[in-house]
Amino acid sequence: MPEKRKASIDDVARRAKVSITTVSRVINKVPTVSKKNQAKVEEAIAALKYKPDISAQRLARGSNTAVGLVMPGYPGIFYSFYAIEIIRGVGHACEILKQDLVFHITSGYNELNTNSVGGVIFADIIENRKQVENAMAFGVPCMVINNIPEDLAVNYVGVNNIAGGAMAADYLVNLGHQRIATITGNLQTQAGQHRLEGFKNLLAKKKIALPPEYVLEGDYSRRSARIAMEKLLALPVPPTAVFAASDDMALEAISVAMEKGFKIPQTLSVIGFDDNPAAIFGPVALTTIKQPLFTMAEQAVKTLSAIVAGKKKSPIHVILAPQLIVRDSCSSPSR
Amino acid sequence: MPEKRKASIDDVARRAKVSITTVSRVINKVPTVSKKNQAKVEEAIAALKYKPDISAQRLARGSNTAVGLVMPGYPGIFYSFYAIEIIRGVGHACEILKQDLVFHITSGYNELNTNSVGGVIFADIIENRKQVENAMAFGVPCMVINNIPEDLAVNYVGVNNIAGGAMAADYLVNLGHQRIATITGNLQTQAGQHRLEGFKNLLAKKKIALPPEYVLEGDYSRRSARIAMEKLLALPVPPTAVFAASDDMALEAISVAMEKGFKIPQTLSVIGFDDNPAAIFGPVALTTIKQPLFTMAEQAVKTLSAIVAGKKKSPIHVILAPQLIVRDSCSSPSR
DNA sequence: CTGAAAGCGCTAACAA
DNA sequence: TTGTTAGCGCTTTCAG
Repeated sequence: MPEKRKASIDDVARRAKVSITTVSRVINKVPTVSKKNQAKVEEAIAALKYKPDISAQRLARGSNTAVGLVMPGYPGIFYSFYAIEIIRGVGHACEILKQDLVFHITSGYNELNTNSVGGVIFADIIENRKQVENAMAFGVPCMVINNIPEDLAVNYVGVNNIAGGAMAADYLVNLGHQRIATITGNLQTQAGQHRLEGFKNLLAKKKIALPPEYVLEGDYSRRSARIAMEKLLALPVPPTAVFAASDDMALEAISVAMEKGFKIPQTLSVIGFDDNPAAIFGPVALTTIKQPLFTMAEQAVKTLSAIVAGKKKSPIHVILAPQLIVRDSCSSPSR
Repeated sequence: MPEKRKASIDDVARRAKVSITTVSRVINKVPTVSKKNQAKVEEAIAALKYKPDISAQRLARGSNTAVGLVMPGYPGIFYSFYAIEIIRGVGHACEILKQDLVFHITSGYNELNTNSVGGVIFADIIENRKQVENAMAFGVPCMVINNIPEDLAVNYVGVNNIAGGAMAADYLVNLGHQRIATITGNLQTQAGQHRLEGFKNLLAKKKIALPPEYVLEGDYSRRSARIAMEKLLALPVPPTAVFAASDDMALEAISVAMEKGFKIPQTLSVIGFDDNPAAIFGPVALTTIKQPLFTMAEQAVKTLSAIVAGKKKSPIHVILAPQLIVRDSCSSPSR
């Protein structure tokens, strides 16, 4: 309760009877400090509960190592497994690297203050490409996740969603399905587009027809999946398999199908995308395409830090491969 | 790509041919600047794309207005509606107040650097009471959400979970149920404990028996609800109504029950807690106890800001009331 | 209404 | 190994 001013570096120096430089050295773990002084300083720091002032450090150092994370603010994003994994992954990596994480939810076009961070991670870019460009023009290292902006010399770590979509389709086709539908992700996102693209490509290659009513646009949310699924199952010729662009949607699709009396996978196969652990339990373990979201986020932070620290040079591009995880929600079509 | 140094205040001053003080004044909207200079400075700022350096401002001002948000790091928290709403609410409020949000996931007892923020919001305190105490001892304004720490003179905004639990039980009892079970929240959390407490109290008051096998401990996750529900429905005398301490759990409970052939609400009533919008769609609209999470988070930020700015005095205590939302998942028991 | 100058707390040459 | 001394970019008295 005492309104005592926080201890500053010279309080510590005075108590330890050394210069502030020495204190600064022990804070920054510069090795050239005698054991004796080291001990004295540490004692003083502990006694005074001293913590260096980050703003002052930044100012003096002329650099900033905090990581900015900007999340697109479109409705529903926070209810997606995707967003949560990214936040968790980035948060976790920052905790470990002892870096501050400054969080921005970008609702529209508000400028982001790149001044409070050393680098920024964009969790996908949807309508905010301008922000990325601005930040880059400003000399702030940027890293974009889950989006492969080919016409922008920016660092990114992404997943090969085209391959992922194709992988899902391929698996279903090999199982013998001919009537395969898809509930897409938000088609504003590159991931959504790419998964659909890969899916379509593969069906075309295998010469399997894809009637337009078999392509329903979702937005990754359970709700959109429910709506899509109801349409799909009401079709005169319903599909025997469906590829949902997220596990959340796949799970909801399964619920809807079961409510309508379908048996999974006997009368309907469902494959998802994500590898959401929640999809392992439930009535039937979900077959899905795994994308390493958490890893992607962690890697984004580490790479960005390395760049900010000057240990790596931009642009760094990483594209991770998705992976088929076979569980129990798909089988060959009954006939 | 030009590695040009960012423009600083005296670049602006030089270009506008005024002193840096004047520039500082227009940045801070001090009214005593002539229209003419004002315009010149603004022109220069725009031309140079100047943005004030936040660290320097903080240092000079001797204060920091960023808001810290610390989330307990226990497994699963990120998959809860609760966490997401808090993040959204806090994020949203910070966006509006133009305050930086620095985000901490506290995994265990790591100290948090209260130096980079002006105040910190604890999204519940579970095992990290020490952190709160430290921050307070350090003179950093704190605000705890969703927890009413009676032995700590800290600011908080919470929900009356005891009343909420009682409300759910009361509704079920009034409907005529005699065999009422509950799937609790994580009992490490105060919210989990309180909801259970309110629930038990009310049943006791109404003289309705609550056998121990009707109390299953969950952790707010869908998975824990599935496990609990399976046990519940396998009982020789299963309940006719279930109170789940979160909507996610209630939804999963409904799924499990439907898989086992129950009809909701005809043969089993289920009531949740949260008012998660996802629970409106699905096979049956969920009756629930609403808690204003988003509002709570927003209010926490606003109040904290006011305290940091010296406009309000600690401690401020807010307890919001939960509210019964009747939809379709409960009815009188059939007999 | 405007500007000069003194720091804010810390780091980083540069000397010693 | 240690200390001295400039700043880092900005705010804020305090005189003009």
